[in-house]
Amino acid sequence: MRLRKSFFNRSVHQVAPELIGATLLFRGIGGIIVEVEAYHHTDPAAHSYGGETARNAVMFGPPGYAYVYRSYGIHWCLNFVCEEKGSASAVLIRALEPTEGLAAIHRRRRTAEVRLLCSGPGRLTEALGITHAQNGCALDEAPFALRGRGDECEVLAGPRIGITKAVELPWRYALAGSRFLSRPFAA
DNA sequence: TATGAGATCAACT
DNA sequence: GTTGATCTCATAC
Repeated sequence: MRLRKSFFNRSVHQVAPELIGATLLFRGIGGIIVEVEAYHHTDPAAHSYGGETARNAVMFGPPGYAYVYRSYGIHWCLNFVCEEKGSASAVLIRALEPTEGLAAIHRRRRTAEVRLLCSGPGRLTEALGITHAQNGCALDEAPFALRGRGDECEVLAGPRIGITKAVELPWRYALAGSRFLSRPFAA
């Protein structure tokens, strides 16, 4: 089942867990989403908290688009914009289980460990070749492709990672038992 | 295994 | 000038 923009026109807290198990492809390269985090505009940890700026403008646009930003001056991080236009909510894609284009991924990442190829927001953007150039791209149009998950799968929820504000909110979602998470799940 | 520094940039104070 | 939704490598237990 191909995911369209309308899939994202709902609460981030509904969309985020449903993305677990979905397949993300960028120029035919990618895999199964195993870990995401939800960010809401009322959330102090969200970039959109405190209003629109030049960086987060895409988050304030319509849902179903990619928001890509530079993290720590080094990495790119990929988000999916959710909810109605102006709500400025997004889902951070934190980890994939690579299934397509393994050769290209290995070439970019220069890592032998399959488990480490896409297990982190910075790692997965490097693996797929996603950069600032994809900021504002539609997720249901080339070069992106999104396929919804087929079977039901067990999704865990827990605290988010790598943030200093609102750490306690359990808005991290992951595929139960996956070996490809950026960090193991306690619960 | 665990901790710590360095890389490097754009937003924001 | 400071800080971060991070990752890698080096050095120390």
